[in-house]
Amino acid sequence: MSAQSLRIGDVAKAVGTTPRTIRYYEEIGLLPEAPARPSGRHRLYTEAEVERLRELMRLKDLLGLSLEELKTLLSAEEARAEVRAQLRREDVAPERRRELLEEALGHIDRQLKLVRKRAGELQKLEDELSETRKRARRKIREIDARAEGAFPPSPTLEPAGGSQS
Amino acid sequence: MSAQSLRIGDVAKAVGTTPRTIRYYEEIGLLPEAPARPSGRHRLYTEAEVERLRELMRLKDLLGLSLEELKTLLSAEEARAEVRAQLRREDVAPERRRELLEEALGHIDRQLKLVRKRAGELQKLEDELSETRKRARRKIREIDARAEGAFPPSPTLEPAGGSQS
DNA sequence: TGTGATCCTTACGTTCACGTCAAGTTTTAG
DNA sequence: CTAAAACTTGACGTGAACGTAAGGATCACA
Repeated sequence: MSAQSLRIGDVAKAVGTTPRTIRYYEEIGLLPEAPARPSGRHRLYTEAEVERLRELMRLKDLLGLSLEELKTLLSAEEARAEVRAQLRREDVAPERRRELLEEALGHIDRQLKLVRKRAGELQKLEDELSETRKRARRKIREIDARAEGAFPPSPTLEPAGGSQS
Repeated sequence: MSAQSLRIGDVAKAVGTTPRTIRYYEEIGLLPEAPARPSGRHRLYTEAEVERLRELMRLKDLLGLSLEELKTLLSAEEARAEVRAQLRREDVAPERRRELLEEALGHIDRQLKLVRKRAGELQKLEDELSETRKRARRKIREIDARAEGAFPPSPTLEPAGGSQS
């Protein structure tokens, strides 16, 4: 019972969104509705659910997925949650444990594939930009060289390879 | 005069979008309206403009920018186009050339910064997923080991590090 | 036991990024 | 020269992802 019973406002603040958004995600089936909540009562969340929501929004943002795509990608992930729950119990037959783990592995692999594809595309973009940058810098140096001190080389802009704050 | 006079439909097909989208981008000022087009006449594009549009959509997609953000990011880039045009002419004073190049460098750096930030976030996500994956695989192996041939180890799913088609 | 803060549901409103339709014009192919 | 294909502007429509407001219930705390 580390951090039980967070309310929707707390959760929203924690992940940087609004209660409305969280309700909406529940509404479209992206988040599970806590099953034991008599309509009208407040929603209560655990820290684990906050984590899940964070992860979800991260995937959405970084992979540029629509909520529908996200739902598809994670529909399996519900199972993963159940997997984790079952795995925490010790009384599961190792055969079954193995099955669950393999399934989880499948889901992770699906996500990894998407992430790597994106990362690759971004890498390519970065390479091309770097290349363009190099060419620009080379041309500047050429001009400076040709102008042999006619005007001061005015200390070049800070290189782009600097610290990424 | 390599590939002059592409029509909006050709351009759309070339970059994988629709004429409407291109007109819309022009409408909101993301694409420049060809200045010498008497209203009513067909829009004509060059291969360079196709390239620019491709790049634009790529940035939008990979960086997850809104069209408004994209516009801000590229507002400067219009200048870059002019830079390239001017640089193609030889009769520009080297002093001016230098200025233009430095400006271009600034724009490139701004984009690079964004790209690198994103790439970093994606990298982190990938690392975490890989780590989770490792843990899952380790657990599976543990089970298999403990079960000393009770049931066949059923050849594990293909590793995620495979070819990225 | 109140009471202010937060939450509930319902429902309509909004913004972005286009889609779609209409009526007319321009280009291109024959 | 003509017909079909593609384009033009203008305007309204649409789906996704929420925002916002109303009227009322619930919760944490004194």
